[in-house]
Amino acid sequence: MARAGLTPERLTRAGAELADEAGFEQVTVSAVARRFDVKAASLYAHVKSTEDLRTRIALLALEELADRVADSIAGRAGREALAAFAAAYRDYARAHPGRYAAARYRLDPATAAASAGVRHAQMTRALLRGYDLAEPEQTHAVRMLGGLVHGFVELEAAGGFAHTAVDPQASWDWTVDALDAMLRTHLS
Amino acid sequence: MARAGLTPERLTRAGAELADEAGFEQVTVSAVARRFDVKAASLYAHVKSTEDLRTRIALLALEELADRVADSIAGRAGREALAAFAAAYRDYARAHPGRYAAARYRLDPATAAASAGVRHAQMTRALLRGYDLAEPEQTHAVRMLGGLVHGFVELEAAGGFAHTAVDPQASWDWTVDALDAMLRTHLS
DNA sequence: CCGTTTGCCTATAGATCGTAGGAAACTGCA
DNA sequence: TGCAGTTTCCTACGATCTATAGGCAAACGG
Repeated sequence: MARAGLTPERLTRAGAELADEAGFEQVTVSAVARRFDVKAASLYAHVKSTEDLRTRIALLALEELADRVADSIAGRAGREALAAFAAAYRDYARAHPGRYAAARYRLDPATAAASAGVRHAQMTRALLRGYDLAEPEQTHAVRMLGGLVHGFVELEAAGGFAHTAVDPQASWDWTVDALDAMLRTHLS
Repeated sequence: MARAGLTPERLTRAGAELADEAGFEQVTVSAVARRFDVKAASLYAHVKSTEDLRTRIALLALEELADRVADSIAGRAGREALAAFAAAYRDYARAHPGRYAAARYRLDPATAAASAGVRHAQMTRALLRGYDLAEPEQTHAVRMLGGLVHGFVELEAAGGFAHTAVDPQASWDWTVDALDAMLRTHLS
């Protein structure tokens, strides 16, 4: 019986691929075991449970996404940075829907605090420094920006824009534009 | 063996309650059967499958939510209508997190077209008529508004705002304010 | 080359979904 | 009242999944 070479990392990557192909909720120990042509029980030596597996995928996705966002905003400022920031999230969600869903997986507070989620928050704040908002307005803006990007991306992914013929990309550009204008002028 | 009086409607309502208490993903045929102190197999005379059950809950939630939104914007216009519209979604999500999640359940296109989801789209458009935007800007604004409200609500529900001491309500008010200002001024 | 460790196996228990067919409880009509 | 006919819930079942326990063989180290 040749060994399949299972490791937590390989299982996590395989799970992430499966998530992108079939949806994050389809990621189970059994399904990943099938990918390796191995019995499900064998995986329990490497991951504790299905929840553990999903958590690892979530952490991977948060990390990948943070890396992409960091790349996209490096060297940019203001409106250009905002557009690049938003595009990084949207592009990732479109290229890797399962991983994007994984990144929204509910983590327990300790795990979340040690995750790349922290970098996301930091980058969002860094981006908004270009619009010099004082506290608590900066926090308001962080929440609004996070909600807007996530909400738009999710509605688009869920097919919520399919009923109207208007190009989603145009709506996205308009939204980023509007947001930039709003942040520059609305300094209440 | 006294009859439990199962009907699709009662199962749907019980499922909705269960969703609010334990999360939408916990809603299964077995779990609802336990609520009625009945064997799981008995439910299959009333609902076709777990997916059918969840779809019914989603339709119920969309309906309830549309009713609330309709109530909240009736007789209001402009900024006031916008605030009431947004509050209706947020309040519903906070009072009924499981049903709100159900309202986001992916429906097949035919079911979605016959659902109260259509009313949501119509009401969003009606709301934005107060800001006289031409097409395609109105569609852009519909998508932005939908994404913003949903994204904010979801991030809040997921506990994403717990790290900062700023009151979420204040962020919400600020966001609605900013959105109103943006829609009034950004008439590109 | 042999002992130890590691990796994947089989076996098992419990839970879930969904189907099939049976029996008890209602219904309505004589 | 009595008795079909229908409805409602049941038991029984097979399939799939989670998770644990213990076995056997491959890889590795001396």
